[in-house]
Amino acid sequence: MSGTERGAVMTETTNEREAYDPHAVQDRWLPVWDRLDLNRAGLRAGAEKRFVLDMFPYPSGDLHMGHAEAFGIGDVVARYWMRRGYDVMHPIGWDSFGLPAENAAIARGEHPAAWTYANIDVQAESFRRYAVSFDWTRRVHTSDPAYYRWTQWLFLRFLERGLAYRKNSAVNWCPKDQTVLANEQVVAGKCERCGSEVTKRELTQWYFRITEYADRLLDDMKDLEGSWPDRVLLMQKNWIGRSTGAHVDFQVGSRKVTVFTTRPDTLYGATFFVVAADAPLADELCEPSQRAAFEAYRDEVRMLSDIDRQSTDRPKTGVSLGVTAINPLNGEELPVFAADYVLADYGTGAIMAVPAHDQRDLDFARAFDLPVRVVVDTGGEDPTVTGIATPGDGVLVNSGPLDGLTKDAAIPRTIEILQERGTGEGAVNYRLRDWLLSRQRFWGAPIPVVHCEGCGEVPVPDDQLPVVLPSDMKGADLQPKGQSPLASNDDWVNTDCPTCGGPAKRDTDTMDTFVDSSWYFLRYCSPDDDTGPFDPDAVREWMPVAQYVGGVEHAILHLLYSRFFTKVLHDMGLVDFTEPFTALLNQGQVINQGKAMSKSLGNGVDLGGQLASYGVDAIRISIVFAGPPEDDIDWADVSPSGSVKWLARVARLAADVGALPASDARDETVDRATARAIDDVTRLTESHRFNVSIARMMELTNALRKGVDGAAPAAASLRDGVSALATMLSCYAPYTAEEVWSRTGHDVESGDSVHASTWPTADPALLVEETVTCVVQVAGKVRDRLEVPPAIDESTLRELALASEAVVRALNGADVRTVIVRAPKLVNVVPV
RNA sequence: GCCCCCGUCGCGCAACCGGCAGACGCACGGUGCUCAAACCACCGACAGUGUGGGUUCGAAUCCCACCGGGGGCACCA
Repeated sequence: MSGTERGAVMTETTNEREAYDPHAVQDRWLPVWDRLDLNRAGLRAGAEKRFVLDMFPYPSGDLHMGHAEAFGIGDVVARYWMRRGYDVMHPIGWDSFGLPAENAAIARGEHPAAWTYANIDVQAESFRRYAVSFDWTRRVHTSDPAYYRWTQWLFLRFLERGLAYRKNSAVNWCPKDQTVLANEQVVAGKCERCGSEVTKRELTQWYFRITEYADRLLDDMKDLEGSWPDRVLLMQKNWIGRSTGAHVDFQVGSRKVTVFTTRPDTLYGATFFVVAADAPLADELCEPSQRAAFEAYRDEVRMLSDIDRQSTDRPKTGVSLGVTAINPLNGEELPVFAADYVLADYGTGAIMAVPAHDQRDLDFARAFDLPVRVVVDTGGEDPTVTGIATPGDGVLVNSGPLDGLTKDAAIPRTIEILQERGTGEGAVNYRLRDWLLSRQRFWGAPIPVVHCEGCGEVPVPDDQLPVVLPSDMKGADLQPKGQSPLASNDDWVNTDCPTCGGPAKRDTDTMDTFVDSSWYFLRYCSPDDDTGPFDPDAVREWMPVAQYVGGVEHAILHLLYSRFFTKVLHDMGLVDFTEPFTALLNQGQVINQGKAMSKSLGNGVDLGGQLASYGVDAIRISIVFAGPPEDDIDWADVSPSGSVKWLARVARLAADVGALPASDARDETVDRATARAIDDVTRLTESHRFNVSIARMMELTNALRKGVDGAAPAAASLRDGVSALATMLSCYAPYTAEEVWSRTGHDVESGDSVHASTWPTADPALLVEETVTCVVQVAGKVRDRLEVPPAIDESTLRELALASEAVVRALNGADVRTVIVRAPKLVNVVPV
């Protein structure tokens, strides 16, 4: 709105011109932007391409404060790079398969797609109004057949390479959701999603062989150091849990039992042998005489929840299996026990127990009165006496050929001996398990495999993809029954075997939604490609992602899986990089009154309400100004009205500067303030110090205000200052920035939008101060300040400082020992 | 239990390599504008950096210990 247009309505032209109504500003510019279509990727010929990615949302309802923060931050990065002239791809899509849609469908008697796509529409419109700089032409939804066709296609490639396989084993089962869970989805013994206590079930399930990539997932983390948060790397490292040691074969009766140990050097100190009570091995080794006792113990163990089992300070329990294991080095016979402190699914489920040097083994030995033999002299006190094991370094004793070696020398030596005898070898063991990917639920990508009595497991041929979910199942049809709802749909299940043409049944499980999200970033590069999951040329142009933005909650799951997928695709020759995300930014949470927002606490802050009260820009500014992006924001500490005030100040400033009579008048103070702000905001935005960037822009606003209100406002300097401010602000407060741009004479409707403007540059000459304040200290205390030229040389400055009256007074006649000169900022006179 | 991060005005946060503790905002006090207020503009006060020690000419910044807060891992052989 221009002052002259409305001037007739009110006599107070100035007030009207200065008015700032955030909602009016939004309504004014949003349709113009839609028309100008400013965020399309791939249109800047010759410009370097950059891919900015926000973790795509799950369509669970409308956007909330968490989305506002994450996407607000991602948008600053995307818009900043656009202003800097990069060809930026900033896409959006939806992780739209998953359980909530299914539960909603059951509750409402409809198909999951209805709820899913209705929510997506709501979120998409909210994103549009929130003014995120998405390229809307690249939308993907993982629940679209055009998308999951390629999820299935990728599954088949994994299958061909032996990276997808089916096996029967005890798996995590969520009794509430009626489905299996991956290890990564079990947190402290509970379902990550619904919090139910997870139980175990013996089932045949599909797995991805992620363990085959364990070393590379670990080793390649060195490429991410510095550009990923340390704690994410640490969490992945812990999760993969690589330990090096040896496999050692023990003879138990007629069979060979292998254990994994990280301390083969302590083999002579083994005094007993333990098998996980719930491992099949324990059952197989058990002597008839011990059978009753063993089974009673095992049943007891099975009754325990994982949580109880994992509490560290439980007394050790176990039962003898009535057999002995023969130590391959010294032929000693060790009693074999079943116990629950040994885990069935780590290592081989059996251990050699060295009580002197392992606390857990020592605890067990003391409970069962078993011998303790020290084989490493660590200088520590005797574990037999103290009850404290000595796991440290030292010299080997009581160990035959190993005596006298240090631990570090004894480990390879032991492995050598074992190898010579054919009873063991060096080994690496991981905590990481293969990724269980099948789910007994409906709303996911069907596993594209057919089971034929004659031919067995038959992959669905590529040209028959996608295997589409039936559209006629709704409401009660989807009720969880312990097997996939798809199993009860005969029309869907019964099919012809692609190999022999005979009757066959489709696999009724669907894929974990983490499979969908492990490659969505690739799909954005060529979202409509119907010849493959992605166009390798497009991927070469855009990938890897230059900046990924999302929450830490995905530190392990999504990020590890995506890294795995990328490495597999690299090995297949489909991509030429091995890490998908060059840089990662984990934004903090928005909390309220010290606690995470939750329905049960009733402390939720409604994003829609906040936007209605303060407008989009004020909320975006409030979020980034509240603190460093990775810190949590307590909404109780945030003042959105303060942000509105500043934005209104900026808008008013623009109107006042726009109304100045045109002139070439310049003001060095204003020019210097502008240059300094540009320099700082550039550096700060670059390093994600968004809160400080805003502070610098506020400072510039204050300086420009002074300039306008001064006796002789310098129109040219002020216009340049406001123009620079508008462009910088465009990354943070897109609507207000456009309003400012428009108020200073830009014809936005014709395409001269601030969002098409170029990031300002600071004149280096203006960054050099004419004089700097030099602090003069005596014995470290500030006694005087001198205004000196920045290029002053040390000896001149020293003379000036020593001549200072204040310094002479402070010295009070004392002799000077040294003078430290750091020209031009500081002189420290040190008296004797 | 082990590992990592963080403690700066009343609050949220700044301070490049060790060099004037305070940029910015909120809240607070005052002045102007106003019949009055809101808005707005201007001015202002307020901490010596969790505690104790050390290194240094000089420490919020580096080192050690402790206290407080947050996070990760946790019978992984």
